[in-house]
Amino acid sequence: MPDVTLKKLAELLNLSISTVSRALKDHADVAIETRQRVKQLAAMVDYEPNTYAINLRTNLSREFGVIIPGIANDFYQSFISSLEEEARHNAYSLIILQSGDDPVIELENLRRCKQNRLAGIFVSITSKTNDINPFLRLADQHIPVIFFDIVPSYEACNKVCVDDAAAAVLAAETLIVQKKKNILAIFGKSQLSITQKRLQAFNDTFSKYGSDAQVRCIHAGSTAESYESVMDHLGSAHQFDVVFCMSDEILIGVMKAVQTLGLQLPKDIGVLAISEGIIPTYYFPRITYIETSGFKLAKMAFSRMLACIAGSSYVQELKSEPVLVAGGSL
Amino acid sequence: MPDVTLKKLAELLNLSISTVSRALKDHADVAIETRQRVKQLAAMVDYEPNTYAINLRTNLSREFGVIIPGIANDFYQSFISSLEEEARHNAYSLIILQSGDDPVIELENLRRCKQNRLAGIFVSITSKTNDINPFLRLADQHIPVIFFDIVPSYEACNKVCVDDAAAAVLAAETLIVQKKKNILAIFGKSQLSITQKRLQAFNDTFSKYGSDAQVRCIHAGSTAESYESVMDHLGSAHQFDVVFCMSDEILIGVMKAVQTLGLQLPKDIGVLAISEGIIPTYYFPRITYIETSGFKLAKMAFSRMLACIAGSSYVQELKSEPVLVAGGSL
DNA sequence: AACATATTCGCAAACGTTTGCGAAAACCTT
DNA sequence: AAGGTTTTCGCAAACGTTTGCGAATATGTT
Repeated sequence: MPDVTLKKLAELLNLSISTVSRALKDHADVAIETRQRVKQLAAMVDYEPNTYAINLRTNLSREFGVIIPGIANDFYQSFISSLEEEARHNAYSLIILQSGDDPVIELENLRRCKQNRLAGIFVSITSKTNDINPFLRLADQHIPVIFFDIVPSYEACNKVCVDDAAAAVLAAETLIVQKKKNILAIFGKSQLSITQKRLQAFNDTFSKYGSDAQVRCIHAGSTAESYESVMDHLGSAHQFDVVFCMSDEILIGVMKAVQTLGLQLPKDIGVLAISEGIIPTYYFPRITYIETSGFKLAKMAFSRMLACIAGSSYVQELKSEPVLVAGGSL
Repeated sequence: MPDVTLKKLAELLNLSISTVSRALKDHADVAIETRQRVKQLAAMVDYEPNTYAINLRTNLSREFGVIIPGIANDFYQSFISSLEEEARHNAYSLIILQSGDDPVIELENLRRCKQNRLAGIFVSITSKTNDINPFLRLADQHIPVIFFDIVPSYEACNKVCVDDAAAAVLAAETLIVQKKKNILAIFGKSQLSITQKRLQAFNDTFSKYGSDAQVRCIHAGSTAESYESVMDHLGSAHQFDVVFCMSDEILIGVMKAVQTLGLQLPKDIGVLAISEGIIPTYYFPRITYIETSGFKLAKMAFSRMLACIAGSSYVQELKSEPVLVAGGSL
C-alpha cells in the first residue's frame, strides 16, 4: 500500500480535496459529521500528510539544525539531549551536523541548513572560525541563528553560553572559604577565550578578597598534558593541598595522576573542577564541582529560538548561572 | 534579499525555467555557454535549490532518522558521530529522535519519520519494545529500517549489532590465558537479552576449556548496584584476583569501589571489561577491555542502508567482531 | 537547394498540500 | 413567499522543482 494522499481520500469519500484537507484540521467550514467521516477513513488507511508538500506550500519548516564541532563530548551530549526533548515537545525535529572543528565543513553544513530552509539553527562555532558573516547573513533569510557555548566574541548576535567568569569566581570563592592555601590550578590552552575568561576571573577573585593563598596556574592542552603536569607537580613532597581543574578534560588527567600516585581524596589532596557533571560521578569520592550544565543551556537556547521565530528581532546574550555541587573531594 | 528561485533566475536571464534547471545540473541539452551564464548568475545571487520542492517532485529524501533510547551514552555517541560522518559524505543528513526508553514515544517518533518520508531509519529499540510490526510495516512504504545495537530477537529484519557472544568468549579466553583462578563477574539486569547472551557465552567458554577457575557471577542493574556489590565482595580478605565487567556502566561502579578500597591495579586486583572504549582511558592504569565500538557498527549499518536503498531486499544480520585492547589492569 | 540530423530550448504537467473566494444548499426571519 | 443569513462545500491558483515531449534553429549531407 503505497502513499495515500488527500486526493485518494477525496475520491474514496466523494469529497473535494479542499474539504478533506479542512476536515482533517477541524476547520469550522466543514460539517461535524463530514469531519468525522474523513478522520475515520484517514485513520483507517494510515494517512500521513506529506511534510514536503506542506513545507513547500507554507514555506515553513519544523526542523532545526544543530552545528557543533563534534558530538563526542559530554557537554554537547547533554545539550543535544535536552534540546531534542524541547524540540520534540514542540513538534520540531533536530538535524545534527558535525563540523569536526573544521571551518570549511562548518560552512558546508551551513549551506545545507540554508538549502533545507530550516526553521532555525543552533551553532557552536569551531575554535578556528573567524568569519561569522555567513551565519549572520542567514538572518536576512529569516532563519534565526542562536550561538551557544562557543560563541563569537564581539558581534551583535544571539548568544547563549555558560557564564565562564562567574564559574571561575565561584570556584575561587569555594577555595577561599575552604581556606586552601596552596593551590595548583590547571587551565586549558591559553589562546582559547574560554581559558582567558576563566583564568582572569579566577585570579581576580583571589586578589579581590585579599587572599594569601599561593596559586600556581599552569596550562594543559589535553588530558595527557594535564596528567603529565600533575605527575610533575604532585610527584614527591609536594606542597599543594588542592588541585583546581578548569574542565572535564583536565579533570580526567588529574584523576589519572591521582590514581597513579595512589593519593587519597580529600586526605592527601583536594580536587575541585568546573564540569558538565558526569565525569565527577565516576570517581570516589565524588568530585566537588562547579556545574556548567548543557541541559540548562539548551532550555535557554530553545526558548530564545522560539522567541526569534515569533518575531523577536533584537539580539540578546544569555548566560547560564553556574552552581556549586558538593562532592567529597574537598 | 528573500528567496531566489529558478523562476527569478529564468527571468533575469531571459530563459525558461526548464533551461535554467537543466543548465544547473549540466544537462547535455543546454549549450555549454548557456550553462556557464546560468551557473555564474546562480553563484552570484547565492541560489540554493529548495529541498522541499525537490523532495516533493522526486518523492525522494536525503534524510535518515535515528531513533534511540537516549543520546547520553558513550556507545550511541560514537555511533551517531560516525554515522553522521558517513551520511555527510554521502550528502545525507541525520535526524535524531530520542525515545527515552519509552515505547510510546518511540512509536510517536516512528510516526514522524514516516510523515517526513525519510529515506530510511536506524533504530535501537527500547528495552520495553515488544511489538516491532510498526517498524516492519515501514518496509512496505519503501522506507528501509536498520536495527542496531539493541535489536528485536527473532523476526526477519536488518540487524547490525555487536557480537555479544564473541565478546564474552574473548573475555573468558583472556582470563583463562592469564590463568586467573578466582573471578568476580558482574553482569547487567538478568532479563536483558544482552545480559543473557554474554553470561551464557562467558560461562560456556570456561566449561569448554575445562578451566578450573572459580567464577562467581552476580548481577547489577546500575552503576550504584555495581559499586555496592564490589564493596561487599572485595571488602576485606577477599579471595578474588580479577573482576570482569560486562559493560561500561558496571565498570564505572567497579572502579569507584576500587578507589574507595584503595586497591592498586593490577597488583591487588585485576579488572577486565567489555566496553565502548572511552571509559577505560579515564583510569590508571588504563583498563584492559574488549572493544564493542560504535564506530565500526555505524559504518556497517550505513553501508547496509545504502544497499537497501539501492534495492537490496533481502534481510541480513551483521555482527561486529570484538577485539581485545590491552591496558594495564590485568 | 533540398533534405536529414543534431543542437538548443520552452511548454506544460505533475508532485501533495493550503487557502481565498465564490456557489449552492439549508436554514431563518418577517 | 421572498429576501437575508448561515452552513457547507468545491474551484483553482500557488509553492519550486523535474522532465517528457515537441518546436525551433542550426548544422551537416548529398
